Amino acid sequence: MIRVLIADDQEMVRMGFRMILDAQDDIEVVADVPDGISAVSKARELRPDVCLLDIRMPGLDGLEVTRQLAGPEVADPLKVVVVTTFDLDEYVHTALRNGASGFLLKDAGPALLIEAVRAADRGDALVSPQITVRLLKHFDGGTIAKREAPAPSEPLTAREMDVVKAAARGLTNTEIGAELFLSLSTVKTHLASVQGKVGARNRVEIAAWAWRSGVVD
Amino acid sequence: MIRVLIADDQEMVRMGFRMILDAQDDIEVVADVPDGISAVSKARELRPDVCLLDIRMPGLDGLEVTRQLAGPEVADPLKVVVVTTFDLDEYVHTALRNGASGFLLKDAGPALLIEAVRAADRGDALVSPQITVRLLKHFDGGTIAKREAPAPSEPLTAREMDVVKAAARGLTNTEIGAELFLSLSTVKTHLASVQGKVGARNRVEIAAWAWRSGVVD
DNA sequence: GCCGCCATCGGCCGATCGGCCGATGGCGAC
DNA sequence: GTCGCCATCGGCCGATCGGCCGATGGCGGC
Repeated sequence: MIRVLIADDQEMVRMGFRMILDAQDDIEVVADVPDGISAVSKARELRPDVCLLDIRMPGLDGLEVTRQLAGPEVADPLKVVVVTTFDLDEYVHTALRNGASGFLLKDAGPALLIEAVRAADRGDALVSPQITVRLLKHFDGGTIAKREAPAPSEPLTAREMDVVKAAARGLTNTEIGAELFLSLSTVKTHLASVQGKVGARNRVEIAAWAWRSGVVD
Repeated sequence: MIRVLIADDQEMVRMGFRMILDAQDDIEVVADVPDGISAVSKARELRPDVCLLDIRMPGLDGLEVTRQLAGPEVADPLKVVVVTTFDLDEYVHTALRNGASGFLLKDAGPALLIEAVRAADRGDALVSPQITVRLLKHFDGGTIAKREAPAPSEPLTAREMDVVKAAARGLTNTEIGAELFLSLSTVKTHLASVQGKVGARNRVEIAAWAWRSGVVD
């Protein structure tokens, strides 16, 4: 279940989002709030998997809420998808700089909303096509990543991902176990499996793979 | 009606795409072809609104077909969405430079496929979330969503840098020694010093620091 | 000349990792 | 129901790491 928090000052919008998302059997809306202050406090209290934030809100706006929940200096960032009516480059830039895992225009349609939530939960990022086309223009002449992280021979399981992320942060196996409520043996089993799949010789190479493939940042 | 051409060497994939897209009442698949040569000729003959191209195809591959149908030097470019199983940065880079209006991984699911076609038809671009998240990292010089590495309390010496770079690649202390013509003891001394300076608890944290601070990539 | 910093090397020891064997239970596919 | 995959856990052991002590020599500044 992907647990979602919705923040938007318009009640009709909140209701609409809730109906769309709750209709999915892998998504559960755990709260909806009408302003930025409540968004921050509710998010910290409930720690949802994904926060859906409008930009125009009384008090704190969605961009500032994003910074406080997902910004570069936040210890344990949440996943944030920013939603707005206004297609301004400035908004997009700020949102993404503040750690957003997605940027959607409200005219995007339900399918993209759902996919954006799922993508954010997976650690990916979905950006509205109207915006993407403009972002891509900036790439012309620019550099796209050359570092290639070789794909794993087999896909990692969800649990393996959890363990990898923790390991890449520098936690020891015992610490990972404590964080994920696993025994030392289980952590070692998962890491050994990942090691084989991504072709790493030790945990630093696992971390390097995680880094390059965007699993962690 | 959005008129779509499908090019993929696997018949099952073509059928799958056709079923998904034909089920939409605003989309119509006008042709499907199994190789790059036919893709180019059919596309020029039928002039579909959107072309869905696999990369791996006999004859011309999808990236070359993209260039011929949508490249910067083409007079009246068609809209192209590139679809592939393989998540390689090089593919993404080439496809987008060759004028693609979208890049999808085959594991993306029907919803994104449909939205990618609609977006391309509108002149927008949809990119798979897994890829978007990596694109964003390198956008704007990597300032977006990048977590800053705390500066070391004291600057690292040149030799320490050498050792850190090797360690971040996943080499063991013995291997680092062999590479830099140092004894095991010396490598350990340097790494211990770095560990103190950057506030790391183990070599993975040293590696993480190296990545975030741009010492290595 | 002396002092500080750097680079180089050594020994010792406990903690951690990595490789290898094994086992159980759940759960979905065929 | 059986098979396979996944998640969970255990033991054993050698390799490696990390922490702590030490040492020598070079080189530049005061």
